[in-house]
Amino acid sequence: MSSRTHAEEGTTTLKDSGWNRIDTKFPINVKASLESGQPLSFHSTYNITNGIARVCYVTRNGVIELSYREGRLQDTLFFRHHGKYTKKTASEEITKRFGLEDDMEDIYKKISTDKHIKKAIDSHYGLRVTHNDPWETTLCFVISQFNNIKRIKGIVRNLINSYGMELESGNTLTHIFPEPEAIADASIGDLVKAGTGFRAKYIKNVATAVSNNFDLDKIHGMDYQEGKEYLMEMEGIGDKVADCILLMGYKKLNAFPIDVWIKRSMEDLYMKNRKANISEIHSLADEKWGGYAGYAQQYLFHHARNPVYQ
DNA sequence: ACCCAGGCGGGCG
DNA sequence: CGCCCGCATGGG
Repeated sequence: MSSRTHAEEGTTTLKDSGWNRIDTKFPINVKASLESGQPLSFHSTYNITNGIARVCYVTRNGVIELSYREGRLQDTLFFRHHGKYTKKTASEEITKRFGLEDDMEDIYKKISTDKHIKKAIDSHYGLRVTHNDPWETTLCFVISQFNNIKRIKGIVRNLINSYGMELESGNTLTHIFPEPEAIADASIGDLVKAGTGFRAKYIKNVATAVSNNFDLDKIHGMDYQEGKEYLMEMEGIGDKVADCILLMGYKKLNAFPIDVWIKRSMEDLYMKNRKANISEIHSLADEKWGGYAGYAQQYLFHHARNPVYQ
């Protein structure tokens, strides 16, 4: 009921845009970029038919479809857009979202400090840190706490379907990513029904803050430390979630989110004692990888979860 | 049945 | 401060 209000108002109908092409500066591993627990994968679908991969993701502005030849690395992507996009803005959205302007040569050179991370890079070469919308990223990572990736996707999908504005394209109907106001207007009970559990109060609190006085845009102009302190003023956002938002919502590449996987990896690979606190790990990451620590983190995280034995 | 998941805030020492 | 605990929920 109240959960339907925002979803139904402002339904729009938009025409198919046809396929367009983007050539990447450096080869990208789209699959690894999508499957490494980044916000984009929480609101996208992925499938392969006859050697052609198809990705479909929703944003606050519409829907983007990608198509490309299946394989480890891609040099060319094809896209279609639906909703409030033009060919130009959709192309810009994809370029930014997938980090197509990232100087991978420089990044690999700077983070290849030892055999462990070299192996992670080798195993998942072409993986990008994605650059997502700050609000999308904030909502996704508040949901992520003490949760697993499969269930995070389910919860995000439920919130999109319940609170995201409807978008018609041909005879298919979908919802775009919900605005903070739509989530703020939901009751705690409705948010629990979407599967959010004990996080419902944090989600409501953060959505309310963002739709009132809390200005996510200000963080673009802040440095890492300022942005982190500002984000952590909100109840429901702690050290790890703040780092995730700064890394994947603002592309502050020195952010180094420490979750259970990264903590274990860092302890196993670089700290003989196997028992380190969070601040020790932050210092070590900063010392080893500095401004690109976030890239190192993403490779270590994905490799810890998807080890490749040669 | 038991354990774990891209953690957080509150409370205690 | 740093550490420890409970927390909802669903899948392995």
